Amino acid sequence: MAALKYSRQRESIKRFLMSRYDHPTADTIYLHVREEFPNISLGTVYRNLALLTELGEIIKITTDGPDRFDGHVEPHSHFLCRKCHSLLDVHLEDESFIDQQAQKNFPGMIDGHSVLYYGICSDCAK
Amino acid sequence: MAALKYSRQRESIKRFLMSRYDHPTADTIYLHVREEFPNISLGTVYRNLALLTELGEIIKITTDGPDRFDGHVEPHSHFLCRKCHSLLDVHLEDESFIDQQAQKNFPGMIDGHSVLYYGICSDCAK
DNA sequence: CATAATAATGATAATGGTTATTGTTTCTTA
DNA sequence: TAAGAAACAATAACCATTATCATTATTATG
Repeated sequence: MAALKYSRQRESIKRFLMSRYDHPTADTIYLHVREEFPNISLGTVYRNLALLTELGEIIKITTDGPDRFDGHVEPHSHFLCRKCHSLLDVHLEDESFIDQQAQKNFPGMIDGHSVLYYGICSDCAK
Repeated sequence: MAALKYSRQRESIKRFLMSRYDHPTADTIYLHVREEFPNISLGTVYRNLALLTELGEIIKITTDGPDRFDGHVEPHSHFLCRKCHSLLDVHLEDESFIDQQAQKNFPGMIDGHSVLYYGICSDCAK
């Protein structure tokens, strides 16, 4: 049943995401990986992004507009600049604290969260 | 320039959202409002949802799948059940605390956030 | 090593949610 | 009550994403 096979394209996508901290879209990833694999198709990029997300090797960030991807899976949050729309990392001292606080007033079982902060990034604030 | 004009359709959309706590999609809203306005078009629903969101009278919640809408704008968070995909309200004791914590380690200016919790709702846990 | 089995690919069509366009209708105000 | 403008219904267009399918690459096996 669906034994995973190695693919150079997938490897390349993963490597690219690990090298980046700007949370590129599928299209940006496509344009980059195409330098190494000129014939790669956008469908292959999407397919592998979905697969890697399912495997927990990358994170998919859903916002307004196209999804963005993060090759760094340690728990952290994100910030979206209202001006330049860049998506930046935010590191909280204790990510699990958020879940604990919410759990106090919520009857279901909370096992995770995703936070998106909004504001003006330091570059745009200048 | 763009003086806002009253519309019964918009009124009805707003009224419906205020009466609900289940964060319906544009399509669900469309199906409901159609009972009152059988000729309303889906485009009108989208147009008014965008307008109301811009005015701050409702909140747009972007997740995987179609956007969902909330007629209650007091600060609160949301919970998405991994099983039944219902979207529920979560009320934190202090919503602004999250911003303050993040601001400690972030150089830009944070002026808001949206949190989406994940887990199993109390109904599905049974 | 050769070959069979099957997962992954590239090319492309299809989908689904959302936005834009256009001609008509409904509000507003003067 | 008539002119001007915003909102409408109908529908086409758009864009991100997913599905299809014939071919190629990777892995398992004899």
